[in-house]
Amino acid sequence: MTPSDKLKEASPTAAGPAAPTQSNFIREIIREDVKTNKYSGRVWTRFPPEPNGYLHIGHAKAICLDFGLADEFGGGTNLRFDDTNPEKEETEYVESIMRDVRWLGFEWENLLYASDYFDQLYQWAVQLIKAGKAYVDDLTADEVRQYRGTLTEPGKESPHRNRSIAENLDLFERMRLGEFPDGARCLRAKIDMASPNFNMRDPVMYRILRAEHHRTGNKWCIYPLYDFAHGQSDSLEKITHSMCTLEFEDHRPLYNWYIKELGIFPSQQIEFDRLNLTYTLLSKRKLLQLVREGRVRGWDDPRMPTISGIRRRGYTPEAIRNFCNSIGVTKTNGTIELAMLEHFVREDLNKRALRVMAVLHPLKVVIDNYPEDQAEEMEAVNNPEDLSAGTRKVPFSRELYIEQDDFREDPPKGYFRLSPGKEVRLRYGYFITAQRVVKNEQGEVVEVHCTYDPATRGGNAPDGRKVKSTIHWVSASHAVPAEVRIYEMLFTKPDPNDVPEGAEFTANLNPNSLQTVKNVRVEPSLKSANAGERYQFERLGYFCVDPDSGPDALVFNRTVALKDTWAKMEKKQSAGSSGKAK
RNA sequence: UGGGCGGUCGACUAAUGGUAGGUCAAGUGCCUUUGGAGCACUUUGUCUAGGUUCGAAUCCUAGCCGCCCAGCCA
Repeated sequence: MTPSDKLKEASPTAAGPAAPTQSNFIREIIREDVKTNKYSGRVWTRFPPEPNGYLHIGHAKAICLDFGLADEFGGGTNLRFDDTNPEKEETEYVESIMRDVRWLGFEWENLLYASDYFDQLYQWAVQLIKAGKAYVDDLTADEVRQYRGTLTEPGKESPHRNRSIAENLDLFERMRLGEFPDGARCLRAKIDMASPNFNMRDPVMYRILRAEHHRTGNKWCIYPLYDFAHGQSDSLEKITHSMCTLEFEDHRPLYNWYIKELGIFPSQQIEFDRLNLTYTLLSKRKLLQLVREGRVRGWDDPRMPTISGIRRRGYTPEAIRNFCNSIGVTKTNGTIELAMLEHFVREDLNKRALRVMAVLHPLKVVIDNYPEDQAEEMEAVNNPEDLSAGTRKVPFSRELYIEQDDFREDPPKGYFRLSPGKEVRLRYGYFITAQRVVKNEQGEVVEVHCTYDPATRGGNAPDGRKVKSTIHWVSASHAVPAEVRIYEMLFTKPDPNDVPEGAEFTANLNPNSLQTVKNVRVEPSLKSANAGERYQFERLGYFCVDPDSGPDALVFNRTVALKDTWAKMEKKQSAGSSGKAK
């Protein structure tokens, strides 16, 4: 159980109407199959994760495809765990996978496991032996590799390839009974050692492995390999369109071979491109490494591209689905810019997140002409994009906090916010003008004294005068303390695998990917915010309440920042000036 | 090197022999009680060379470039 599991209840689940989706080659294949009545109109897919890790955004793409397409054609989708390698698989993973698929808004028709088919698969292996299409090989794994040949040379046939059917039957039975040590023998399909496709050079069907399986325990000491399990599992479930990623293209001839030799339901495999994202790693092995080495706090660390990490970060299922549906499905291997993903969270959160005011880096503002013991309730709009979200009261008083960034003693060109002598609007508050500053011994501004115009209550000047900037604030005495966790990209390079010879991808880890801001002040309406709730902190970004949060210690994660035009301008200016200096 | 699969604006993706379009990004302007959001506009593209055709991103040929495959992993 990870902390983010608490988020379950807070998360919307309904998939709702699908976002506009553009067509793709797989949809066209299905359309054609339905038209030609290839499977009597049946469209059934499966999502087949191996329970050896947590699902990530790349899986989300596959999930949206598998479930989305089946649903579109009135079919269904099975969730099937591809659990043929007991050494890596765990129940913890199957549970997290089910939770994540549901959170994304999908429900499977059948919950299945490849291990459900171990008996059937064994019988099919026997059937192939009897047909002279499979044999028990005594070669060691090393020898098998040597016999397999190379890219340019054909393989050699194993000396055991032509054993009698009776001997193969006996040996295979004894493999199952545990008479031989792990790896001593294996069952191989008799296909073609000279095939240019390695998968057809007598692929291994079964191996001897004494490992406890998370579901079948110690019942078996032989396990089928992926190729001898996947297609048959599809076939058993009458999967019509079995989508998988491009690296399995070379496996398709074998997938079809087993189906043909066994004479079973002809599921068809269709390959599409795996998702790649800039600044993001989508390899289970490497994500596992990050977790094991403590580079992140766990699978659900908000910096992780896992579904549980993204969820904890504050992304919505809708945003992820919209993203997946709009990136397209092709056979080209490309890399999508992270900005694309971020666009979809902003788009979704902009519509639904309630606005609140929070000051991440407080700077005290004293309004000298505001009565000392006075406090007022200012009315604030909860969501300008959705007026039905109503309004709330925000306390205002003589001493406030504003963002340190919102005051400059020496404002650069184009800076519209507060500076000496300048007037700005406090959002939903008053116009204020900075009069003088108080500095500490280091010469840093620690307090800004201002005057306010009582006639501008609510933020409008009766004389019609305009201010160039509106800044957010909280009342010093009413504000609630909080901690905010700011996340930056986990890696410093668009391609995290781009490392010098000999270095590991961890060399590209961004040391500043997590920044904890302790002294945050948020408006009092947030006092009892619950884990998983999402807000927009006005002018800053979208934030959600982390499961670490409690009644006495609010903790927020920044999901994504708002677009910051000023920051961009400033960055460009400084880049320009430093460029000239050279 | 054998085999498989691909190459369309900076990124992703449409156009299925007939106007190269959309989204993101970038830029400009408008608007604004979020320098947010929104709106409008703009820039940039068919890997190369030949060929077929009235017409080619699409078909053909030859190159070039990229990804995947030599686990008893999936």
